[in-house]
Amino acid sequence: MLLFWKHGYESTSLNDLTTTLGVKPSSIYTVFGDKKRLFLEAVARYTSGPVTSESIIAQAATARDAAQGLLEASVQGFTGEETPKGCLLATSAISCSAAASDVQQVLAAIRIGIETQLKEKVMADQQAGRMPADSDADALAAHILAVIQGLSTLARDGASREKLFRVADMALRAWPKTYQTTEG
Amino acid sequence: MLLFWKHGYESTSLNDLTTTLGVKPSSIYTVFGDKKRLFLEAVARYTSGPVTSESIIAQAATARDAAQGLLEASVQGFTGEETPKGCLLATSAISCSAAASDVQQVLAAIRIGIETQLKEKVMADQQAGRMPADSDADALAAHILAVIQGLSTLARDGASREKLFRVADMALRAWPKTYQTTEG
DNA sequence: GGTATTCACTAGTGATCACTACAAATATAG
DNA sequence: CTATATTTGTAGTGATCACTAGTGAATACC
Repeated sequence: MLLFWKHGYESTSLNDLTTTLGVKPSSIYTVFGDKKRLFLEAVARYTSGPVTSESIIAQAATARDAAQGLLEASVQGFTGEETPKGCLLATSAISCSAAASDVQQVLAAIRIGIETQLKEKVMADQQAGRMPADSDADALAAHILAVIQGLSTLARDGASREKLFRVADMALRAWPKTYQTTEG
Repeated sequence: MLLFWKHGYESTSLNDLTTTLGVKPSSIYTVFGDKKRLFLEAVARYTSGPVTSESIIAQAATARDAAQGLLEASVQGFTGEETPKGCLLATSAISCSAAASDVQQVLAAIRIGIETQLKEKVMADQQAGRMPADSDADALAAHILAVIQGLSTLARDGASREKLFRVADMALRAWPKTYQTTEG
């Protein structure tokens, strides 16, 4: 997973994987079938940690809290000391050959799924009167996702964790006023 | 350039280039030397259009106008009908093998250069009294650049130009109040 | 203990990678 | 028109790509 995270799907060769894992190619193929399934397994492990995007959004009291939680978790995850900089979902299959377009689409679907969940959280807040009804839920969610993708690149380019936190804080300033209601 | 834009640096093979250009490998190597220099030439052409990031920032009256100009030009450029979706600088060398780390650093330097120019534009506005002196110039510039990187991914994932414009508008809401002064 | 199954390794598959020696073709110079 | 220089196509370089057939050892089962 760390190799795919660092170098991406296509630029991680079987030779890299076998030497790092200390196994021979045949072992990988008897267990995973092919490189694509191994990568998807790595993606599954990446997206299934103790805290996931889904859990952050689900457990947040408001859409704003969800956005803030996603941003802060991203900053933490993208600037870990023992992991590659940036986001595996944002970097590992952005530009690849036509042969890997299906892998590309899998990651795109994950990204769009998170964006949709956040958008629905915003719409729920709007219907509950916690957010202005005229705010653009679609753009709000997409902006947060865009910033997260951008944070990944900033982290790759060497930005510090502290700087990324300030960028995340800046992004949240675009968020409309949120009203707390006593009942959902 | 379009091939590198679409598939990235490493995933664009010499065979792709020769068949598309209608020339033989030897021609490319006598003119450009190697694949890396050809790619850097493509990057140079990409960044040297009629309107560049530098010209947008330089010609903007305020830092806010510069940020808005960069965002809108990005949306236009990332969703062209006759060009690949997204940004060549943001996509073509995000994840690559260790052999291409120097190419990666060249693009990172370009991104950081734009960010620095925008940051200096903000600081100039602050010194001229057009922006609050306590606003975080570093985070403001980095946020805009992050959104631009994110717009590239959103465009790749199929978002419409109209949606990206709304995201860009959303990002600008994080910008502090700007005061117009009669003299710089 | 004998048999069957799984296991990982050795060794190599054809395909493709970036790249190049060499010769034919073309353009330029005198 | 001849001679030189430049460019282009032909054909192929070793290296690496993802991937696999077949062997030998270890384990599981009865």
